[in-house]
Amino acid sequence: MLEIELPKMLPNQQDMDLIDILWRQDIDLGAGREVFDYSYRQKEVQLQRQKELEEEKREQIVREKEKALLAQLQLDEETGEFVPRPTPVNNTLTQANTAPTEITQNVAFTEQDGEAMSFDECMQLLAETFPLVEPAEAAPPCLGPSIPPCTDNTHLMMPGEIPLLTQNPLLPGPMDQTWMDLQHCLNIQEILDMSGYVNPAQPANVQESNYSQYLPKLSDVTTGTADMCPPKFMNTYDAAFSNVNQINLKTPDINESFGPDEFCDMFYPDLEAKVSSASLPCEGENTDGQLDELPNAPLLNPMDMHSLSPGNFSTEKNEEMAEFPDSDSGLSLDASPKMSSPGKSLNSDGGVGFSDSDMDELDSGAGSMESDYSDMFPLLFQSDSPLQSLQENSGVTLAQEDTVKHPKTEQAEASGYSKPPFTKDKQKRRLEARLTRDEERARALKIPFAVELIINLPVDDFNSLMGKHQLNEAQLALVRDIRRRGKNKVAAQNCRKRKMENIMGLEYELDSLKEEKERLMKEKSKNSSSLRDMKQQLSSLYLEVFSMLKDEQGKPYSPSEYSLQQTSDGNVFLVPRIKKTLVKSN
DNA sequence: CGAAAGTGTCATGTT
DNA sequence: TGAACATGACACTTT
Repeated sequence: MLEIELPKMLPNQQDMDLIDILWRQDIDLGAGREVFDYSYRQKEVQLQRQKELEEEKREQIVREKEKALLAQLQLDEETGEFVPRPTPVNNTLTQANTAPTEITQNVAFTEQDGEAMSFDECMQLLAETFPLVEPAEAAPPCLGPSIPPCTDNTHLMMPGEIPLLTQNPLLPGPMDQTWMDLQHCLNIQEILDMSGYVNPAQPANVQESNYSQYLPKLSDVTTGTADMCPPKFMNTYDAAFSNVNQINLKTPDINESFGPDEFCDMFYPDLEAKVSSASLPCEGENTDGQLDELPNAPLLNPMDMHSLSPGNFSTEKNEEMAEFPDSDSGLSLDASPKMSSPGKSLNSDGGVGFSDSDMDELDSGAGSMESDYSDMFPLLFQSDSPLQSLQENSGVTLAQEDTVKHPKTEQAEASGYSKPPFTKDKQKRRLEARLTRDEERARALKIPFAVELIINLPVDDFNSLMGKHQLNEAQLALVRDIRRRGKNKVAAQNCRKRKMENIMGLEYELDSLKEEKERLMKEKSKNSSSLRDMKQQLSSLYLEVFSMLKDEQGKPYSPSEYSLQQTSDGNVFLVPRIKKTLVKSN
């Protein structure tokens, strides 16, 4: 909509200033400028604005970074070392569990190394070298870059590999500034190497980057891409692994001691067990080709990253839940045919050889296990037993053929049938108890069709289906009964539903009428009161006017002898009452 | 244990 | 005329 309306606007300087203000407010949220900028405007203007913005933010960001680092590092008064605070704000999956310990160890290692600059030196250098960076603490937690490495079985996500990526001097500029700064704080040489690749004027462009490119493919690492990971991901990544980088610089062969699986276990202690079915990139035979698919992989979706924590895989469960949606009533019309109910077979249909009591015996003979089985595989329970159903597969195949012929209805029902009813347990048990009587009857008479097929097939298809099979009279009668009962059951459900709807509609109408009545009564009372007042006023006015009338002698007229009457044309006459009565009597 | 509600089924009428 | 549908009535089950 914005895109439709904006072209009508003539963006003047004022509009652009407003957009800039809005953008500044949202830039820390990771919103790209493009979000607010319809036509991308002139790039010169954009760059100018960005530079101005950078200048404005420079000092503040440096302060924020200092705060972030101070929050991460705490001076140990006993040892004089900067030690990390216990578990920073990072709440993402892998980083929350693994990275903090890594950071802890590595920071301590770095500080002990003696080669590191002091913290003040680092901060000063940081402020001088990198004019614009995003606040570290403003970075939303994200582990996007930390997961994709798992996809490459050869070298991705190996502990030594991440540093190989990040320590690379050719690391592209748009990579998160915090990461850069931390590296610079810890390694002067790296600062010198990397500073040439930092383009402070590009932070907005980072939005366009595909963070999947940040996957530590060695080729990509060495070549470097201009656009890597969105800042919000990179920030977290950097904060978590910046120190890992340092220790791995000193132990570059550490990656050889870790297999990809080990590394996955390290980063996803519970993940593999819980989402193994989701083809977690950690497991197995991932290739670089698969790496290209990662941007589309759900687990690598930035949205999912926030919820990807060990022990919290609600996303996975939600998908399962989505596959078994509950229906409003639990007895939808389409699903209802799955329920067969007890009933008397129509012996009148030619007196075929089974009755309700016969059916009851048959019912008792049928195993409940088979009923459950038939619940799960409605098209495969036509035989007396699952084994037999496998042997007598003619009916099955025919049912399947019909399923193919009517994929819209039958397959939908079959799929719905395989879904466990998502209603209350008691209702489910109740349904299960009633579910299979007709089905068991059909199975007892070796009806080679599924009950729902019998019920829901169009009549032509149903007749053709009957014609295809040589059914005896009992079977035919049962099939007709099943069909009749099934349809009538649905009809009864519809009828009751309609009845309830009618009752509810009538109740609503009754309430409306009551309200209307109340309103009309109030209005009537109001009108009566008003009429009374008007009559009172009229009477007063009448007497006033009448008292003003005088006869020839100047005497007032008697109200009992005269009255004032008004004609249709508005004239008022004094009419003698006697005369009037005389006229009336005449 | 009985009342109320829910459900399946039958008979019958209507479409 | 038969199939599908609608609905009252009944029986049974569940609450």
